[in-house]
Amino acid sequence: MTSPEGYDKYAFEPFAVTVDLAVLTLRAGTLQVLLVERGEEPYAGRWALPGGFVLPDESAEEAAWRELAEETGVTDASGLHLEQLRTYSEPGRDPRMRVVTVAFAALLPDPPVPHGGGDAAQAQWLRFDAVGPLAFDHDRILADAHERVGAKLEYTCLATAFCPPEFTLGELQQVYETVWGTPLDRPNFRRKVLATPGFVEQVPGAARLTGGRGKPAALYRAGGATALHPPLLRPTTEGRPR
Amino acid sequence: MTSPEGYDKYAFEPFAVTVDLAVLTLRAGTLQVLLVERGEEPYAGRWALPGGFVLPDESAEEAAWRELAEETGVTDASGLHLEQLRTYSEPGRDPRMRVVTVAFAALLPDPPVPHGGGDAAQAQWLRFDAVGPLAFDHDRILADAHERVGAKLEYTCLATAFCPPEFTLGELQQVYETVWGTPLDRPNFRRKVLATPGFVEQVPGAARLTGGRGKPAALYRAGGATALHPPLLRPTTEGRPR
DNA sequence: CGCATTTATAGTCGGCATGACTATTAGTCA
DNA sequence: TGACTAATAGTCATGCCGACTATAAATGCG
Repeated sequence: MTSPEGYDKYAFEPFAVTVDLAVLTLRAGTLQVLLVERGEEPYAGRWALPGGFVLPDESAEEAAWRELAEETGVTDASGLHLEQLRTYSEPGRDPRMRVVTVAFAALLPDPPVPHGGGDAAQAQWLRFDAVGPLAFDHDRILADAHERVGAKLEYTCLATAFCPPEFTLGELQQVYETVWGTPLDRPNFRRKVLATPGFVEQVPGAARLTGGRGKPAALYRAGGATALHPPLLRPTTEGRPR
Repeated sequence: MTSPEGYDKYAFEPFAVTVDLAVLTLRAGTLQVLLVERGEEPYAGRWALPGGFVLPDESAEEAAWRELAEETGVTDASGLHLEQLRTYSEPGRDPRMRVVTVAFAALLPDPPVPHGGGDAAQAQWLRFDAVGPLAFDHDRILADAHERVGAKLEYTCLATAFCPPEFTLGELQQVYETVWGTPLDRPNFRRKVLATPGFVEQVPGAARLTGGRGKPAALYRAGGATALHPPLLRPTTEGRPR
């Protein structure tokens, strides 16, 4: 029996509320996820998404930022992207007790040191496509995060969240190609990005020379825009699912 | 202090977990919301989104379906759309205690009777654009639901969830116009919808005559498709926000 | 009965975004 | 110096989309 108004202290079951983080980055041209190895049952020895309890005086968002800082060691939040994914609440998802988790997806530019403090459970970057079965329902959460990020690349400027402050258009294109798993035509990608006002702005007179072969590329910064109109759709493999 | 693994029974604060529903429908050409009037403090006399506690043995989704049935009186879930919006967890959002709510957006075709059982707190349909300040953070939840639905109309076939099993293209267009608050060009809308395979399929030899003036319109059913490619974008009021 | 009104449906036309492709430039490496 | 590599420039045809005109099929009023 639920009472729509006027809470009775004994009318509800208390739940544990946690946050779980799907932290993604691009390393060496591959999509990678930050994972921790579980030391105890259940799922001992399995990889799991980093996460933890929401404390009494913080929101889920605050808990997520805190956990993100703890696990990655990043100190300043600037340039990071963190967004709520959805909440997972199936009664049996944790065999020990009733745990409701608010999942987040986070995007980091490059590897910001594989780990943070002197914690026992080391967080590690693993290749996204090589993660075995994860603990709990974390496979599902991770898949949802990947799907969400891929979709948001289409109609937002989110891709720059994977890039360092200054980047080349080739690097930006790699973000799309790596997340979507599809090669893109370089001139067309370039044309589209530059034609979208506020997506990127060129750094005057700078070029990346970093040991690369070929013509040095111009450097760009993220512009002020957040949305892409019209969107940059994935190559249509016919009527796409979802 | 949070322990990433091995839960300590006293390491976390228990939360109350609820669901809140933003139930939308189209009545008389306007967007309407299902609301309940609060009888007790806090926010006594104010309108609030229907909702309730998540029970010990159910997921948030199951709780949302249960509440939806309780408040609207609908018996069969077919044709209804219910999707998780996001979770609201700010510590102060309920002055009485720590309540984390998982918000859902639901879409109904037409009015399925304003109410259900013989409950005291009657749920009522109110015009979306005429809702005053709601209780708690429900204004924010409702705004988020509206934004989400508007966005999903662009790239999914969600609009049919507002329509009865058989509908005319004019009615479908009204869904878009009402949710977006923008008039659309009728021939162009028609062309786009019919050109999208699986969006709608014509009911053979049926036409709606219902007291209307003008040429009777052909009837359509929702097709099998769920996604729209390419999307049906809102009229671009210049670089649109979010 | 006829004509204005209303709504659905059909079709046209130009612009622009996009996919596919070619060409040129500017570097590195052997 | 010359292959190789990658960035950038430009071309061209297709197709989608916004704006618009035209026709068809019903109602209702005089």
